[in-house]
Amino acid sequence: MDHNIGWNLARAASNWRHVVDDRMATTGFTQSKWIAMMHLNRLGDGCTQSDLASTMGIEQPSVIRTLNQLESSGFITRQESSHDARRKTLWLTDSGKFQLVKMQKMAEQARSELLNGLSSEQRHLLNDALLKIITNAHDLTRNS
Amino acid sequence: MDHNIGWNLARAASNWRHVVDDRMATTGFTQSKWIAMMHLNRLGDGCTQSDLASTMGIEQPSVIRTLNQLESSGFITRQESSHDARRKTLWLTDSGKFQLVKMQKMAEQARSELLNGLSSEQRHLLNDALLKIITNAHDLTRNS
DNA sequence: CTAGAATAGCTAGCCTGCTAACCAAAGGGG
DNA sequence: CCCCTTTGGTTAGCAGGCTAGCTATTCTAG
Repeated sequence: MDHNIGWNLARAASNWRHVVDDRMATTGFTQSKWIAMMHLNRLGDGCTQSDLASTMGIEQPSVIRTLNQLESSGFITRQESSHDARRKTLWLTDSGKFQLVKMQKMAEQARSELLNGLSSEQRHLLNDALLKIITNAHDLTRNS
Repeated sequence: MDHNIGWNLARAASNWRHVVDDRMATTGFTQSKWIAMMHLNRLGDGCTQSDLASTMGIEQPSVIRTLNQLESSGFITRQESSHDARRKTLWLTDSGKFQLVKMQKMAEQARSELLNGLSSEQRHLLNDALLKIITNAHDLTRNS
């Protein structure tokens, strides 16, 4: 049923988020926080806030609030860039890195359980279809 | 890459929503409003607010705010149930039905474009995988 | 019949996405 | 050199999800 795909897509994403959120709640991290932490880790120390917003696929103002909370909790620090006074670079603290390891294990476990029952090939096909939708959406919004 | 499926799922759902939202914006309806309208239409006249919340997959307080806006805009009306004083039944107005037709066409067109390039079989496999994730998530949250 | 549980709607307030609008700094063409 | 655009960060405030907790009504077990 084509007319349910959009709906099922929204539900699957929402449910996935909910499952992971529930588990992360034991660490005190909300989804926006642990996702930001993981992307920070992947980008590496010293990235900028707009780099982070871009790879997270959200807008700068959305990421700033999260970074403020992470900074005041002592999981990251901000430093002004030496060669561009507009930029601030982001750094994970030791405390942040420690938390990150726990969260990565949790996310890995949740992913495994959520994909339970799907063969390796089914996972590939799912991922390909999702990527196709993402590029379709991207093309549609660029032209508007 | 298994570890990107969750991420791509979230992005695909978010992008899909964004594309449809942009088009619906010309009618003045936000996503929460047009989705509520379509579900109301499917449930038929006289359904209750908790029926609607249930089929929309969201909680009652989330749907109430949307219904307040739809009611004050004149697209739906609420009536108290005659045989259960707790319930309120929901009814689409003529104006609401008129808008609904336009929105259904828009959603249909957007869906067609977002799924462009995916074969009928790929769409079926995608839908099956999404349903599997939804039931997995459901099982995981029920047991917690 | 009556007390407690369940159900329907609602309010308050949190979380995190967004846009609009602003400032400061950097860059580029004349 | 200077103006104008672009870029990075920020604040303010809206949108729509959520939970907690309230009231009123209905159902149910004793």
